[in-house]
Order: sequence, then C-alpha cells, then structure tokens
Amino acid sequence: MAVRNRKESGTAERVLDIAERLTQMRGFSNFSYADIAAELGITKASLHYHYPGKAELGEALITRYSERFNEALAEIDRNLPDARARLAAYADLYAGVLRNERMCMCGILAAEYPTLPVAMQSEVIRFFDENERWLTKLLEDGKADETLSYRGRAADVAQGILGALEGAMLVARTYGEVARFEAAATQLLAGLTP
Amino acid sequence: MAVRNRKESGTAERVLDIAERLTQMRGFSNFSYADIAAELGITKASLHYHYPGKAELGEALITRYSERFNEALAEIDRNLPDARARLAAYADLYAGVLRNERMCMCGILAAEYPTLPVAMQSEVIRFFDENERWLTKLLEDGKADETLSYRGRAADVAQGILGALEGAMLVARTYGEVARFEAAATQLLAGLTP
DNA sequence: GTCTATAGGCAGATAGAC
DNA sequence: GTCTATCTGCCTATAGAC
Repeated sequence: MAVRNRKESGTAERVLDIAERLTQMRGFSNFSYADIAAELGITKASLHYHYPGKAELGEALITRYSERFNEALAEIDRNLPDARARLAAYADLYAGVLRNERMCMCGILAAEYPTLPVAMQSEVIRFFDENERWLTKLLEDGKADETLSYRGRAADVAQGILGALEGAMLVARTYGEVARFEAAATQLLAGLTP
Repeated sequence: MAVRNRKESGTAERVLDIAERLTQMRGFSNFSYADIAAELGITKASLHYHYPGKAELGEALITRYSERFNEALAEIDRNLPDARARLAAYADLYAGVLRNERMCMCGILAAEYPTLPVAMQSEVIRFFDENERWLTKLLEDGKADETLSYRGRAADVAQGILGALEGAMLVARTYGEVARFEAAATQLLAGLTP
C-alpha cells in the first residue's frame, strides 16, 4: 500500500544508496568516488555529472537521510498510541541500522564534524535538532498520558536520550554486538518508567 | 609532588602530543605525516625514524592514552571516598577533554573503527573493556556504601554509562557546547541517586 | 549520460647522504 | 636524528569525444 511517489531508481539515487552505506560504515572521508564507481560499474568521471563534487554528494546524502528519518518518525506517530511505545520504536530504528552493521549517519558525521564542508555541518546540526524536538514532544506527551516519567525539563531529557542512543550505537558497533545496544535501550526505557 | 618518572619530552613524545590532538579533533584518518612535520618543524621523512608507519604511530597513540587514562582512574580511586563522588569525577574527565574541543580518543576511533589497522582496533576494545570494568566495580561499591542506586546487573549499567557519556560528548562537541555534556552527565548522576 | 585521458595535489613510504 | 630527493599510488576534478 506504499505510495508511489518515490523516483524510480535512477543512477543519481543509486549513487546515493552506495555513498550512504559507505558513509555509515566507514565515514564520509573514508570512501572515494572510485569506490562508488567500481560498485556501480561506471567511471569516476561519470559521477561528476550527477554530483559535481564530493561536497554536493554529501549534502544530498544528509538531505535524503534526514527526510527518510523524519518520515519514519511521522510513521511512528501515526501508528503508535502511547508515548512509551513510540520511544521504544524510536530506539528500534537505531537498532535496525546497527543490524546492518552501520552507524547512524549523523552520529558518524558528528565524529568527523570539523573536517566536513560547512553545508554538511549545518545539516548534521539540523538532524540533531529535529530529533530532539521530536523527542521533546514525545516526552511531554508521555508525561500527559502517564506512560513516561522523568524529572527536569523535557528538552534536557531529550538531549540525554539522543546522546545515550548515539553513544550506545557507537560502542555496540565497535564490539559488533547489537545486544549491547539493546541492553542500553532497555535500560533507558526502564529509567523512564512511571 | 608529581613523581619524576616521565621521559623528558623528546621528539617521539612530541610527535605523539601532536598526533593525539589531531586524532581527537579530526580523527586518525584525517591528519597526515605532513601535518605533524609542519607543526614540529621537521620533515615528513624524519617522522619515519620515530614511527616506521602510521599504524605504529597509531598503536603508540592509544597505548599512551590508555595508560594515562588508567592512571587518572587510579588517582580518582585514591583521592575520593564514596562511589558517587568518583563517578562525578569520571564524568568530569570527559568534560575536561571536551573543554579542549576534543573528543575522547577511543570514541572518535570507534567511529572510524572498520578502517583502522587491526592492532589499533584491539586497543580500542581494550580501552572500553577497562573503562567498563572500572565502572562496574564503582557501581558495586556504590551499592555497598549506598551512594548509588540502580536496578539490574552492574556490568550492564556500566555499559550504559560509558555509551551515554561517549554519545553526549560526541553530540556536545558538534554543537560546541560543553554545557550540553554537563547537563547529560548531571542527569545520568541523578538517575543513580538512591 | 557515459566514456577516455589527463591534470595536479597529497598521501604514506624509502634510499641514502650528512 | 634529520635531511634531500624520489617513488608509487590514490584522491578529486576537468576537458572534450561519443
């Protein structure tokens, strides 16, 4: 029943698919046009037709990633009743990324932040801002529907959750153990139990 | 009253100082022998006398960092009475790194983990293991002296703390706001209050 | 849109003189 | 220990043919 508004998978999209995977696994500065070209079966030069430079590719990368992430958040809001269930689903989004042996794109970009083109830097910040705003709303709802409990400002708790999940992901991927992340997520949920 | 057992700062140590700072700020794959040479006022070729390759430099980097970190943990154990105060001091170690606009070395290396030489990968894991062991002991002490309270196994909570601090650091540095990290640390401490 | 060919720069690394 | 000189390889990027 998915809406047919996705562009059919042209070369530009396939380039993004590959670049996205490589970024989430190795980091933006640790893959090259040559890697993408080899995997796609075209030449490096052809890539410049679709994205004039690596900076532009990087911008397109985060833009699409953020859009999809926000769509996933909207989907959670649409389908899940209480705030607690939504938070569990949010943590499971992260777990899903980890199961593919990847890091959150913006988490890994945060690690290389000072070396990124400024346009990419702004987009990373925006991604975090949007996540925190969504989490803040969720925490306020959770206090209202009594499925979540916490002390202090919702925005502060939201920051704490975002950081805790990003960090748990980072360490869990290093060990190659998704269970590590899941344990941390469970613990986080438990700490918000009324 | 510091013990005089540090080697006098020879070139090899100064190379490590620079490489350490660059790694913590940009990541291991985002600085070059040329960067170090320029800052030190010697040629790239001379660096290979001290460290035959970047992999060996990387190993020396983590080894020294881990040693110093473990010394800092021992210092905390020596000086602070209760477990809660020791945990606060632990979080403040991280804050101190962040104030220098740096990331935890092993946190940033975790982000580029798949691209690291295997010897460095092992050392990153060992750093995390040692931190978790220290935190686990601290949590058990805290339960005993009743300065900390938590549910579940101490080792699981230790993993959660490590991840949460690494993640809070990563995000806070992106925003360039140490206060973000401090808020997260305060919240973490509050969650462990008896 | 994709190709060949090529430019120009920087990476890590080595040989050998001093 | 540090130098000069040099190598090889990879990087991003461009020009221009098809």
